[in-house]
Amino acid sequence: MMPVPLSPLHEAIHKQTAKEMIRDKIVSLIASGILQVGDELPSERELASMLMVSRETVRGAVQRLAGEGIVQVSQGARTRIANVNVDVGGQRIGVTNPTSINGYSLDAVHAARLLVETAVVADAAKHLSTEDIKRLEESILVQEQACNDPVRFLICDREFHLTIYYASENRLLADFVVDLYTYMLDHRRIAMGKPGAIEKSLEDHRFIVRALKMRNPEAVSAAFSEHILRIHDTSLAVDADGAGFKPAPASWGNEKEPA
Amino acid sequence: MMPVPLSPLHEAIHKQTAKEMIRDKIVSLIASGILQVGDELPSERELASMLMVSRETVRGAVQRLAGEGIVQVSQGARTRIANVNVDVGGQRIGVTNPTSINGYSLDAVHAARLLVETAVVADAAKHLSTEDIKRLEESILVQEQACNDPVRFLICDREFHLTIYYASENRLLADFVVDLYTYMLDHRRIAMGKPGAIEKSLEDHRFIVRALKMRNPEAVSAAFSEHILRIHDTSLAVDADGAGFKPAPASWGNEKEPA
DNA sequence: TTTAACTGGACTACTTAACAGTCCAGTTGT
DNA sequence: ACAACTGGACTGTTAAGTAGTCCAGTTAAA
Repeated sequence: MMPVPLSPLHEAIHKQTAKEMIRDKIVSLIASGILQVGDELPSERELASMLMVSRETVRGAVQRLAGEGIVQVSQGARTRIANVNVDVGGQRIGVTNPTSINGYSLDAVHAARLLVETAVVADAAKHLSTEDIKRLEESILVQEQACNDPVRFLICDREFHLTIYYASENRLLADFVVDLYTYMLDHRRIAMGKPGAIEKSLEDHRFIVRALKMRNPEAVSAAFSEHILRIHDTSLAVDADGAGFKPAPASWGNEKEPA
Repeated sequence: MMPVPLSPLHEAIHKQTAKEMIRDKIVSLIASGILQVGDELPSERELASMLMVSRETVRGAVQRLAGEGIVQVSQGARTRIANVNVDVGGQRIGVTNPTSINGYSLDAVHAARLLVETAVVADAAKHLSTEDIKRLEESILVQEQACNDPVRFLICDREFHLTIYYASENRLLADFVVDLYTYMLDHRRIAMGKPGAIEKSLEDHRFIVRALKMRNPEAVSAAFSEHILRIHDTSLAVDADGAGFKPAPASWGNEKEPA
């Protein structure tokens, strides 16, 4: 989330060219569902000015993205630039390692969510505005219509969750939770392919909104707790390559590595 | 700790030369108390090889640091390289904004610590090795001797805390807590100047070790909770420019800024 | 239909960061 | 006295990024 750049002196400096940074930025925007299939990128000149780099640099980044098949320069013509492809030739964007996320175990991420997220949403329950709740209810309607489109559903899911998180007054913890949520995106996208997964999530969301409307922090906490545990179950099921469901440990768990 | 690079597209690319990165790395190492006054940096050639950059680049970074007065090239002679200065001409290194840390309010940081740190140390209590506990007890002895030297005490303090944090099996949360702790360092360094502050901390540490030896997670949690609250009190007192102590809110609190 | 404002493609000349290598004078510890 | 270091100071080279220009095609409004 919000790193003190406290890497030890013996660690190599990580240099990155501007091209790479731009490329990665766009990739992460796609991987997180903010940029979706068919979206147009701003023009090269526009990107250059908003990223504070020269146009050639933007060109380089975009051309590399095109080379990787991640964006498409619109067919034939030369106007406009790129259409985002979420998956290209079966290869999905983003790092998807089924048993670890950014070097942390899935269990560790889930344990962290269970601890922090329940606290954050409990606080959010106290501060959610009526407009926020209205937005959440509308979001549910949209989600219902997106039931058959995992990608679209995930985008709604993201907006739904973030609306709640950022209602908390502790922005530090909210940011942290958003990071945890974002880490899970790849896993969730796979899990969403399972039959019934979307409906289950939707059901959880409805339950959460009911608890929020009652402005009952404990109920909201409990609802999220269940929601997270269900997600954990699904993730594990995905890791196990389909079949069986393991029970949720809800405990800690991670490879140790003391200072 | 562990950033999802999810910056919006309209945000400028943050280019940084290798020189700047090396400079910042060293500065942060000083600001966090890992590098202290009088410490020697490795030789230019050594730094170059461990940072995977050319010697010229290291030279540039070090020379800039020397120019800023942050490190000193050893007097007269030309052997060895630099001595770290924690404060230069009264100006201390690192960002010290008394009412916010990295854009987060002090209250938010304390609330986060209260929530996550107590959980992490409770887990740590279950997994601390006997050698770890022995190290902690030795650390207490060193701390007693460092009572009159705030900087030295803080370094011991850091080692003490990190030893406990990383005994937890959830490395994600442990990393998070370490970040929170590190954020506080500047504030703590100021607070440590207050008479009795060091002794109070030391007393807390003794209490924590006792709880750890009993391997009682709840007791450890409670001990840390008190410790954190005391630190919060002291920080607030510092913010108020000396004088009175305010009671610890222990609540959330942060400027809101929804997505 | 004409026209003005866009788009991306392509190319130039220039600046700068970083690299790799060398040589030197002084300091250290054996 | 010696070998093994240190930082200082050069060199030439490579690659990234900048700033500018010109062009051909598209788009939408006049």
